[in-house]
Amino acid sequence: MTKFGAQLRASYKEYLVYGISMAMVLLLLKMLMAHFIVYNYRLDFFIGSIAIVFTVLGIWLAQKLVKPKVETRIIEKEVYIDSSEATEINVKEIERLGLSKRELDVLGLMVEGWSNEEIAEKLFISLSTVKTHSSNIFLKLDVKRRTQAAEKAKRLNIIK
Amino acid sequence: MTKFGAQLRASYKEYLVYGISMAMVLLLLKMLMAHFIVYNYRLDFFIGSIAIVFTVLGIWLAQKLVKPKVETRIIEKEVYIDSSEATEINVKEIERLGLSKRELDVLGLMVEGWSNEEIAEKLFISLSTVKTHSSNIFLKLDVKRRTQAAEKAKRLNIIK
DNA sequence: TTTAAAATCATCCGAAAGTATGAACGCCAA
DNA sequence: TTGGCGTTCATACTTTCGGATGATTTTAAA
Repeated sequence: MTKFGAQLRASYKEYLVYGISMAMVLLLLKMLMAHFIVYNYRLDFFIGSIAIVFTVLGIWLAQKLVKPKVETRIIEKEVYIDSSEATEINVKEIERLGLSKRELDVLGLMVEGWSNEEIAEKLFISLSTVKTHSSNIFLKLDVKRRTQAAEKAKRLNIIK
Repeated sequence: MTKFGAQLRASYKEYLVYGISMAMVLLLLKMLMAHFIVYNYRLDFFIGSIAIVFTVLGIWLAQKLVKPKVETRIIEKEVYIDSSEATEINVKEIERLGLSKRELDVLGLMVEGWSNEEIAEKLFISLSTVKTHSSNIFLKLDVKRRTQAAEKAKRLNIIK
C-alpha cells in the first residue's frame, strides 16, 4: 500500500468546519464537566468519549481532505491493419477540440451511458458541475445531445 | 451524498492497530495524570491534546481504510482489430434479445444520436410510437437510458 | 505576484426523455 | 377464429437533460 501517498487538498472550508466542530465539542465537554463531577473514576470514560469523538472527526477530516479518486483515462485506439497512421489522431483531435482533462472524464462516462447524476457521484462533483462540463463538451464537439456526443466521440476515437 | 461510503475497505489489521494505539495512548495519559496534577486549569490543555492525538489517529485510520488513489494520465493503447469481423452484425444476439424489425430501426437511429422526434420523422411514425419502441428496447436490452442502449448495441454489434 | 484557464457550484426554466396505461389494427399460426 | 405478436397511437405524469447566467475557487503559467 502506498501508505500516506494519498494527496491532501487544502481547503479552508474543511479546516474551518473542523475547528468549529472541535471548539463546540470542547465547549460541550466543558459544560458537561461543570454539571457532573469528574473524578478519577470518571476520567477514563471522559477521555474515551473524547477519543472516540475526535477519532470520528479525524476520519471525517481525512475523508474531506483526501483528493477524490482521479480518473484514469485510457485511450484505446482501434488500429486497423491497413492504416498505420491513425495512431496520433486521437490526441490531436482532443487538443484540436480543446477538451480538458475533466471534460474527458465526463465524456467518457457519458459515452458509457451513465446519467449526469451518476457521473457526478463517480467523479465526486456536483450535478451542476457535470452539467457545466457536458454543456461545454457539446459546444466543443458541436453537437446537441449526449447521444450525438457519444457517437462523435467514438467516431473520432477520442475516448476509450 | 454517499460519496465516500463505497471507498472504505474493511481490514482487521488496521482496526487492531488502531485499537492498540488507542489503548496505549489512554494508558500513557493515565500515567501522565498520575505524575502531573490535572486540575481544572489544565484540563483544557489535556483535552486538547487528546483531541489532537485522536484526530491524527482518525486521519491515519481513514487513510488506511480508503482505497489507494489512482494516477491521472492519458494512456494511448493500440488495439488491433480485424476490420472484417468488426462490422459483422450479431444476428444471434438480436434473436436472443427478441428485438423486432422496427425496434432495430429505432435503435439504429438512436445509436446515431437522433432524438425521438427526429426518429419519428425519419420513420414516418408518431413520437408516441417511437417512445413505445424505445421503452421496449430498453426492457429487452435491460438498460435504463438511450445512451446505455447505444453503448450496449455497439458492444454487442447488433446495429449497423 | 499577477493573470488566465480550468474546475467547481447554484438556480431558473423549457425541452426531451422515459414510464404507465390503455387501445386499435393487421397478420399469422394453432 | 382466436390468441399472440408486432405495430401503431394517445394521454398523463415524472424524471432527466440542456441552455443561460453568474459566481467562487484552484491550478498553472508567465
